[in-house]
Amino acid sequence: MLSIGTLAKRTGTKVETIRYYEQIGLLPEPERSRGGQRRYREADLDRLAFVRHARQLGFALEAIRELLVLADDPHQSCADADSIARRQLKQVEQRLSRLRALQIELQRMIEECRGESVSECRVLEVLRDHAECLTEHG
Amino acid sequence: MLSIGTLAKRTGTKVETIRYYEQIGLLPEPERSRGGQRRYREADLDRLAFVRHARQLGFALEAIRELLVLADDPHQSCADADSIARRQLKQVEQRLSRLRALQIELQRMIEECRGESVSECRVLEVLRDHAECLTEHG
DNA sequence: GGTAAACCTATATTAACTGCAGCTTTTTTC
DNA sequence: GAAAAAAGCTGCAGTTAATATAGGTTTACC
Repeated sequence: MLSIGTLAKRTGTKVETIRYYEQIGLLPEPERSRGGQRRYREADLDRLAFVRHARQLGFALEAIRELLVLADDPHQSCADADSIARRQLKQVEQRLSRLRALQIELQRMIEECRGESVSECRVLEVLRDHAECLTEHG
Repeated sequence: MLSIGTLAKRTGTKVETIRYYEQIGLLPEPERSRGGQRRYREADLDRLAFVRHARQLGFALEAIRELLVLADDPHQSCADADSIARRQLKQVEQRLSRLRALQIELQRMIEECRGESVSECRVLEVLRDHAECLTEHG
């Protein structure tokens, strides 16, 4: 059984954040020691790592909650799972294409810098395009 | 010249958020109409679109501020630009690999769902791995 | 078995927005 | 070209997702 501090260290999360996630119901209430301290198992570590990574990728807690529901019970409703998965996949693919563009531009800048001559920075142009946005928000 | 509402609509941003970005210095103070309303040009649209996309990708406003400094004046200091670009690129690449993993898992779920049988959901496992994290936060 | 590190709850603060109140400007429509 | 509706203004309060702090308890280790 892991203490909250160990869990925190192993996932790169603040102890306070773990308690916060429990409070809002993203993490289940763990067992407690006789003295009342939280005791976690490996599965909690997986769940927390998932939440942290998803957050780093820009998913809102509500979207993460949705994905966790999927993970908790994928049998429940195939139609639901499918629609959630499709929606999330669309988001993921959009993020991927933007990240790739940004990656290429940063690589170009580093390359040019090696030649002592960063002619110009096009990171703006790279993420400027919002053709897809138009379909997203009118 | 664009009104704040037009800018908002064209970038999928709330009007309040645009004013907030101006307040914290991410967007320059725009010109004003005789009556005192904000008037923007196309360049402001690019800048705002960049900020929004970067936010969606999970970059903190401070990281975005850094990228904007790079965009505003890449000549300024090649060493600075290089170190910022390298640091950001590392982040981007980490995000890319996690997003790819999530993409594959969501595709698999949708695929299985089509066969009316989501055997199990492995989104958790997909983002669980935190080998890189260990190097990030001890 | 004592003490330092880690944990507890509860509450306050921060970051990044979001919404509202009360008023002014701009646009539209007759 | 006037009036009414839509959009904008400032200033401030509220929300989300944490993060920090205060004051006290439990656990780990010599």
